[in-house]
Amino acid sequence: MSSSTPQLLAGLNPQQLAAVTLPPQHALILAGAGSGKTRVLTTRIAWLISTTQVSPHSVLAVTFTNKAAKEMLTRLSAMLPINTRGMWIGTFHGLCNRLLRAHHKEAGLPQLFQILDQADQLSAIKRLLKSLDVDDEKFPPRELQHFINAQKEQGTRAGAVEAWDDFSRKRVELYEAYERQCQREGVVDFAELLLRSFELLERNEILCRHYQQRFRHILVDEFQDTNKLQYRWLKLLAGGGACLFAVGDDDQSIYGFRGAEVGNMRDLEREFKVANVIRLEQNYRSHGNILDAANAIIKNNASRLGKNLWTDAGSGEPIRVFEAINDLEEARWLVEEIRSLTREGHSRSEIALLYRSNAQSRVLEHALFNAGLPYRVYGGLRFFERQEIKHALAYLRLIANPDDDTAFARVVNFPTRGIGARSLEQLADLAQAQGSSLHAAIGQLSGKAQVALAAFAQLIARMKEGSAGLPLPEVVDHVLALSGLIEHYRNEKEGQDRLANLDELINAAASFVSEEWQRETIEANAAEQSDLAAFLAHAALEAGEHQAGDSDEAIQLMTVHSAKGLEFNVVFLSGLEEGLFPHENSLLEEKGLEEERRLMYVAVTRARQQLYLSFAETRMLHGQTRYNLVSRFLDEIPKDLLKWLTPKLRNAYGAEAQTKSAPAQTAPPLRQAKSVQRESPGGLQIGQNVRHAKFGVGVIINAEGSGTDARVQINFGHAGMKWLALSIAKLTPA
DNA sequence: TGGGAGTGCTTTTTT
DNA sequence: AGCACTCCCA
Repeated sequence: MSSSTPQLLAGLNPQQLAAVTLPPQHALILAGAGSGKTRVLTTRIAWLISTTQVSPHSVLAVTFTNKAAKEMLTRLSAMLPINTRGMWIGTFHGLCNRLLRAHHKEAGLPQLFQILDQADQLSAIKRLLKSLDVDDEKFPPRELQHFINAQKEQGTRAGAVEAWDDFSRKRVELYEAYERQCQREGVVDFAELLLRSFELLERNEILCRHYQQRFRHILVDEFQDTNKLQYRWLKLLAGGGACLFAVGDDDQSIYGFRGAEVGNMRDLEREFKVANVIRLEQNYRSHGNILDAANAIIKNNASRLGKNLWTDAGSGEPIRVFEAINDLEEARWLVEEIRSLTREGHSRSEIALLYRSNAQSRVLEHALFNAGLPYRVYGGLRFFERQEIKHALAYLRLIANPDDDTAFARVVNFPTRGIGARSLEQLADLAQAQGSSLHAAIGQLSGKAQVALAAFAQLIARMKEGSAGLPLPEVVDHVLALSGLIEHYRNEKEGQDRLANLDELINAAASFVSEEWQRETIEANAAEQSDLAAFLAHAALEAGEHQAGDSDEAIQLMTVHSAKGLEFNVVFLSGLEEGLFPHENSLLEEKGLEEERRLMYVAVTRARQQLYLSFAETRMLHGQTRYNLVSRFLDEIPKDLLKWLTPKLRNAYGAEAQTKSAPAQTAPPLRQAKSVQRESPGGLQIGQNVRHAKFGVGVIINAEGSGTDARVQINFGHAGMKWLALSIAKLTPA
């Protein structure tokens, strides 16, 4: 045992210590929110290397996000005086990319294969449908994309999909055609990175054995987020006797909608014969009240592995609850509350404003902006997803591989160079007929189209020649200049930001080259490929920050999903309303409500010291006023943990009848939907709470007809949305 | 080619 | 409401 070991293990609690120092065997660590999960994972690696003669070379650590991978690497190099170079630490996609680059021949890929991000994939699918003359009403590109990805994530190739009717047969045909198109163009989508490297190992016994023997320890972060294919990938790699060390929290599985299988945790336990699951239940993050609330909420889920967080911190402040008349009032209140918090000395960046869906951010932003409070929104367009950056990257991709039709189609006429839709159609037909790329078909064109397109081909050739031997940033610079993008945006009215971003791309290339140490580990084998190819892969695999360079002292706005893994001193959770959170769409799905509840659990456990919950009776959504009941999740929190800032339960969920308190402020007049009476027949009002013998309490949200035809639509929360005829249903004001 | 009008969709999202 | 997308005309 090395002398640094005691230091390494200092301060770990007994469960953490047990996890870190587990003898070589498969392990499942059930790590609750704020229980020191990342610390355990990194310390485990450090401990393995420093005490058991495990070489860094034989460690494989997988995460889901680049951020997590970097974090792990940073902590590790602080703990160990070793070179992290030879280690395989990265995201599933990053590592698969690395694997495929190293063995591109065996995987049947060109050395410089390009990676399609979500948007690229969609446009490739659109192009495919067009070339095959498929009605995109019958096969919406987005649905097809989802179908293809879902199949790949199950590890299912087109040939293996079962199809019984014409529609599904056609869909499978398109999946197959898509695979062929990608193969011809030398491009690979995200799911393909996984599937292709899985197949590579599965089919190539020598290679498989090589990696199985190399990696003696495989560690997985956020295991509850793995999908079927990732599980099989891990199982294959661990098949040679490696130890699988998986860390996860079933209660924080919130990505079921994109293929994550919480069931993988149980499967792991069973298939890998995990002797005893270690639970990390001591929470170092939140005060007691917050934790109690989180535990109370998650207890309502039936399918759990079971876990109860505790803390030895005090119970802290109560959870404050605010009921607003509408979303505007909610936002106004938030601003005021944030103001007084900052006056008390809270740092703005330690205050987070969370919401279920992005559409909710607008009102909040508006209020913050008007109040002059700096804020930062996560989500939305990332750096490498911006139009101008994607254009620039497309040129770079064409240098690396002129057969990349996605890139070709993107910039062949941007900036415009007189290549119209007609010419491109001709070209596409030719390419389709001879099964070649667009670029390769240019030679066979004739007439006017030929001239313009040949000039474009020449431009690409010139870019390639001109950048030969140059360092990467200069390559980017050179290509930008020749492409005409700079000029184009200079002439555009609103082009200033875009120009700045293009400049930033050169900087990004420069820092990419200089950050070699990370690249070696996280991205790919830099020695085996050009800087350009590595940079392009980097751009696809890591879309970059959402916003560059904003002030750090800003309120943090984000969806609950993107808050996972983060923590803040103060958390505001807004829009706690039935239909919004839990989201109405989730109620249609089996297990949907449980996932929503886990989402709620994640939201609550982000807070260290203070948690605020708010909801509004009325909210503008999609241009219409909606009347909502308070979220059932609020009801699941023990009353004694809550402190109401407004008269309690004006708008009760399944409520005991309340004295209807006069609105604190004058409510804006209820906006009426087109052709719907404000005053519904029978003296009931839209927005009014009513009670029904069977469905309980609900809010009238719509009305139509008159006399015996009169009907009202009521949101009953639990019991759902109902249209009831007034002549039949007995409704009493609640 | 580019802009203006008309249409339709709208949960969550990393890679 | 707001945004992305398509279509059609100057």
